[in-house]
Amino acid sequence: MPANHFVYPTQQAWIWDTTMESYHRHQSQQLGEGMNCEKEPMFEKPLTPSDVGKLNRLVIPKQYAEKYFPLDAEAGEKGLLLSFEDENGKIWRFRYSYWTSSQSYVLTKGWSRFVKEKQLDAGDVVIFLRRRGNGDRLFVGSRRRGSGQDSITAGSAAQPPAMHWNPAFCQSTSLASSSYLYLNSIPQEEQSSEATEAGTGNSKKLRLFGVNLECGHLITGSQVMSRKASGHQL
Amino acid sequence: MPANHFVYPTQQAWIWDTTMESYHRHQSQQLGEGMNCEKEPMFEKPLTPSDVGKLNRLVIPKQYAEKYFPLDAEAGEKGLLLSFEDENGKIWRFRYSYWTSSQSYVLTKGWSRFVKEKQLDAGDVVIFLRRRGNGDRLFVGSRRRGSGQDSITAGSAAQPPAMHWNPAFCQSTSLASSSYLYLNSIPQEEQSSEATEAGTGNSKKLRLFGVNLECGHLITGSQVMSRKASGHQL
DNA sequence: GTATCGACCTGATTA
DNA sequence: CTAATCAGGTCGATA
Repeated sequence: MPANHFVYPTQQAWIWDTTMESYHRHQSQQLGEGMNCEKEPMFEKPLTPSDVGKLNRLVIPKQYAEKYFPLDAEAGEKGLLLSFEDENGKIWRFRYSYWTSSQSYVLTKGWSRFVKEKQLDAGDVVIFLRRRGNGDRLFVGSRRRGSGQDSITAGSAAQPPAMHWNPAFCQSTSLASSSYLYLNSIPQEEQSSEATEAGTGNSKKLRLFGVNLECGHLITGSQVMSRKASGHQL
Repeated sequence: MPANHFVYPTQQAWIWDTTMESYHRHQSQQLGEGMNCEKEPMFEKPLTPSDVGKLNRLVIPKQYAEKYFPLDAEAGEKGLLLSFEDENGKIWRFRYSYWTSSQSYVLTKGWSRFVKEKQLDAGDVVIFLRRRGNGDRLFVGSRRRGSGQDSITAGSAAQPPAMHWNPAFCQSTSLASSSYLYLNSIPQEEQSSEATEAGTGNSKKLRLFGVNLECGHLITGSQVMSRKASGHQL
């Protein structure tokens, strides 16, 4: 990977390339390490046509999924609701789950809205970051293909709303007062009202970002019922 | 339909045309009715391009589906796993279900592998048979288009692995000791192992080939729950 | 009717 | 070679 050296415009509205490399460099240079702004890049993914298409899902490469968003076996059934902040402090809630049939981790619900609002296209790159601290927070951003170290430099111009990171985002702790990491169980909207005691003792433990969490009732009783020993282990 | 008279080669390796007519004739002539070899043809279908294409499914004409593979309303949601033996005793498991959107009965999972292995093309004919007895068994075969009573005589030759039935298949009771009819619920591969008591009362009844069967846990509780009144009735 | 979502599936590619 | 991955699909339910 070639280091990509950007000259940042000396304006208030900074435009970042959001490569992990430049991110780190920028963070160190402009803000220092001690400013309560340690968003750690977790991973990036160049979006495939399917990721931005009608399938309304983002496949998260397994290596990253299992490293950063581990689902324990129990939570795996219905997934989790993960909340991410974007560069404006807006919260994006994505359902995150594992598809056993394809052995893949996906963001489903909410993802298509993100693609639409950010006007993401195939080849653009999403980046996921976290800030460790009292209650971890998750962040999501994107950059246009061709920006940063991408291979394709894309002759097409004029794609306004792609992701721009600016330093203010890095201090959004105050900005987004209600934007703390939300890590919830999937709301049980489509689940049985009889679910109440079918899955007794069904509250789940999840370790995410080094934090142990309780997730209530992620699995319906009957789904729990019929799992085979062949289920994947995380 | 013109009766198609075949002269069988007087060799050990019989080549059958698998038309129902010749099947019956052959069975009676060569083996008699009492040889524990009463495979009854149920139906045939000339394969459409879609049946052998990327859709990975076989549409079963409704009249045959409802006659031979009735799905009760409950089983309709997830379908069934039907197992068929081919002429070699190999078991082919196909998911069988009803698609409300197209109002059609289909074999889905497993079908594409069958098409591939048998190298079936559009115009080739699949034939489904059953043997009644202690535990019904299902059989599947195929023949090339142009063989038997087919309309298209197909100028193209040289398609080796198409289906050939030979009399040995008819006595495969011993041959395929492990090849009894498997009539299972869809394996719940992706589901939980803690299955034990959560989904009580979830076993399903299915009448198939005049045999009433219990199919455990075809439907998860939440699926049952969300079934709409619009489900098809059989 | 349309869009989204959840679950399931498969083939091509690759480790 | 086999096994794992994942891009690109399906249907059906829901909103």
